Amino acid sequence: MSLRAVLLITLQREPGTGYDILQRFKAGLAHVWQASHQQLYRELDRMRGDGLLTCETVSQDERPDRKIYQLTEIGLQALDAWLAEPLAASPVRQPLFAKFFAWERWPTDARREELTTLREQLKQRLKTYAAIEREWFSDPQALTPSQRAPWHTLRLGQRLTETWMEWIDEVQEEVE
Amino acid sequence: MSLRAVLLITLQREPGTGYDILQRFKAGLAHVWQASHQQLYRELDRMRGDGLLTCETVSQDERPDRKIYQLTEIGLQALDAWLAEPLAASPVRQPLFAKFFAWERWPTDARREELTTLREQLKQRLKTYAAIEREWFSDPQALTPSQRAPWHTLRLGQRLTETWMEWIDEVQEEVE
DNA sequence: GTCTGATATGCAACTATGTGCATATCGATT
DNA sequence: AATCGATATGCACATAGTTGCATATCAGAC
Repeated sequence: MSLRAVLLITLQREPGTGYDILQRFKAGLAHVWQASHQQLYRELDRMRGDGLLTCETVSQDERPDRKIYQLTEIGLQALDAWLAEPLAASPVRQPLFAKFFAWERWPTDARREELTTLREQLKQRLKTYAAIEREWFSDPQALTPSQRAPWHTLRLGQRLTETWMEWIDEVQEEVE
Repeated sequence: MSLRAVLLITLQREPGTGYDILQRFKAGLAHVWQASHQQLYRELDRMRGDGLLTCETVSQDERPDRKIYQLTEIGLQALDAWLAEPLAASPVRQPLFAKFFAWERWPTDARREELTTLREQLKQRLKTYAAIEREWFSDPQALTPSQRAPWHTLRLGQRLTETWMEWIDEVQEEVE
């Protein structure tokens, strides 16, 4: 259900194609949601079938057609209903933690490799977040409340990522 | 796949029934993994079918039978293979963040309710984690390396939860 | 000239997880 | 006497997400 809600929100802010939304998932929404193109196109088509979206096909010379989606009145109502309803608590699932419970069977090389790789991924994630900050929130004090709200989410994304990285450093230092 | 791995790890540490594992998910593994009893029993049966586990049925007077699972040699090999293989990067999915991108359509009451409820859930989670700490890790300095490894995961679970709570406080204070 | 990556969309099969319902007993509460 | 929570297990159906494959063009690198 949450993918639907994310699509309603981003299309309400600005109509666009599946491909456009994929770009948003890689850029401005990188700290919010990610989905494969297969899942995305399928979901957009279903939402159109359910009357939440309308679709306008735009032909391009020498390129595939673009299918631009936007919200219908029903889509807007569905969005408002989702906003009014509290989210279900998300279950904790940390597969990496499980490996720490099998410490003696976890080869040292594999462990070092795993933690180092994860740390690099987190560092890359922070770079992506920094790019979002530069592009959208370069002057936080100047933002309106509704612009400042997404900025807060980016800040939390950064802090959670930093918390992970600091922890990896501590663990690595202790066991090396 | 990760549920399987978690089951291999916990059953390798100590054989037990599906119900036992459910209790572990609520207690000592609360910061690692959660699953419904339906999913759990089904997965245990499949793992037995795949030769990863053996099952010994123990009859009890006036109670349902207990089916005690433990790892086979194949199960142990599967665990070692999983430990050696790095985890795939997990996609970012934060449905709550999405609501912040629809700030103006998100009713104030619903927002306050949602953040307050989430904060209470996180506080409850910290209590659960504190109980784990008391039960298993009351003296971190006295732990062996393989006991200390799970302790590290609990510390990260705590810090991530605290980071979330601090953020909620900041957001609530700014918008109230 | 061929390969790679960007643009643009999708189907089909599979796996993982969630939801609703079902069964049976015990002890404690109302 | 009836209901509730703990003990103990499961089936069936539905939804969410992953993986493999497919199509078509253009620009730029090698």
